[in-house]
Amino acid sequence: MGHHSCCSKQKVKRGLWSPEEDEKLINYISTYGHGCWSSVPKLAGLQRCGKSCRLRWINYLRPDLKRGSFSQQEASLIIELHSILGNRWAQIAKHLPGRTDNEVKNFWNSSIKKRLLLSHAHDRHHQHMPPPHPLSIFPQDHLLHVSQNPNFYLDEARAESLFGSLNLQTNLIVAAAAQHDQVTLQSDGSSGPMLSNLELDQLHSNFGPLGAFTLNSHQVPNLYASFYDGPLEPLQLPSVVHHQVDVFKQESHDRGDGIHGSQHARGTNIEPGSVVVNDYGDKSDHIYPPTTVLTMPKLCDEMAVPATSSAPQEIIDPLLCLGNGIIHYQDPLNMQLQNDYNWLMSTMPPSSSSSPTPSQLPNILLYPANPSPVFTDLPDSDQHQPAPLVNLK
DNA sequence: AATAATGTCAACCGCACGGCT
DNA sequence: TAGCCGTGCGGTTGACATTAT
Repeated sequence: MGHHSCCSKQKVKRGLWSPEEDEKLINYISTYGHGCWSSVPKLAGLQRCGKSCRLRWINYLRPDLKRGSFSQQEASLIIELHSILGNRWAQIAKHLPGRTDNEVKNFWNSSIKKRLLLSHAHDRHHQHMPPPHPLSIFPQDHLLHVSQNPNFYLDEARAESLFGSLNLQTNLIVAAAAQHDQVTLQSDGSSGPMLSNLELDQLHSNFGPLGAFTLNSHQVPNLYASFYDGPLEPLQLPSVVHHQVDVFKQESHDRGDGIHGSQHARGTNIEPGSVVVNDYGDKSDHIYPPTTVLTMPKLCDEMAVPATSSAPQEIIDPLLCLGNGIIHYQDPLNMQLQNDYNWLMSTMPPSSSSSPTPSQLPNILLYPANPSPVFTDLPDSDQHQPAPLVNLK
């Protein structure tokens, strides 16, 4: 097995670094910087190759490394980013200050991947039980948001056609649609369990191990959002909105009845330039202004702002878009949600001149997730045992 | 208590890429 | 243009730690 060219001509030490070697490397780089890595070992008095020095510095000795175990937010973000970027660990690590690609990669391989595999295996072998979610050890994660905002009623037949064998209970309202792996569940506010374990399992079977239970496995965080355009100026909705609107339109058309609540308005009024008003909290009389409820666009989606007479179509990086948008928190008590977002924002690159300006973007109203994730907060009863949390370590 | 199995993570390896000559 | 070199990246290894039997 040949060595790298930078160290092939010299006798180099291999294996773990000693404290003395670390000290030499730290002293040298602190004083002179690393410069050309291939010359570092000689100048620093180390019997190592430059590549080894570089690795040791970047992955271990660098002063800005965070150390310690990964936080909930970091784990969530890694999963999210991995769904977008795949095994591009260096890219993922750029969104995690103080973490290295190697660290992220190891964390994924030793921890997250196993949970995902376990989830799949559990699903295959325990048809009568809801599978453990790979993130179920993180009880604060907002994996399944159930809003008290009733927006979209589906009768059982319709649900059947949409969601396969899912047998919806009467107090379950499916609010959003089958856009890829998304399904948004909403409660009408009545008490009692909304989904039996069997139903959860059926949802899981239909939408995969992550899709159903995270609403959208690609979202960070998973939130209900409305686009609200205060001033009466054209609101340029991203393409993902139109997809969702199309689903609503189709729903209304297929039902042929009609309209439940504001669905008609939702299906017909949402066009570029229309005013979209959020209706959260107004569930006493079920009268809603024109509204839409949709999930945040996938981070992996390119948000295409439609062309106008004065500007060509523009593709926006959703990450940058989130960073530039004006975000209002509907639930100040939901600090976890807020912290997640604030943290996410802090990892965003600064706005570039090519990024959309805030005035081009919709305000985003974030709805609280309520109640807590199903896996941790299903009410106790004989028929609806909370899904067991799995100690995966 | 001894051993095996499993998990973690630092370090290595080979490859790709870009800059330079 | 080809070859060399330095750098960065992702996959893999292996030493050590921990847990299970």
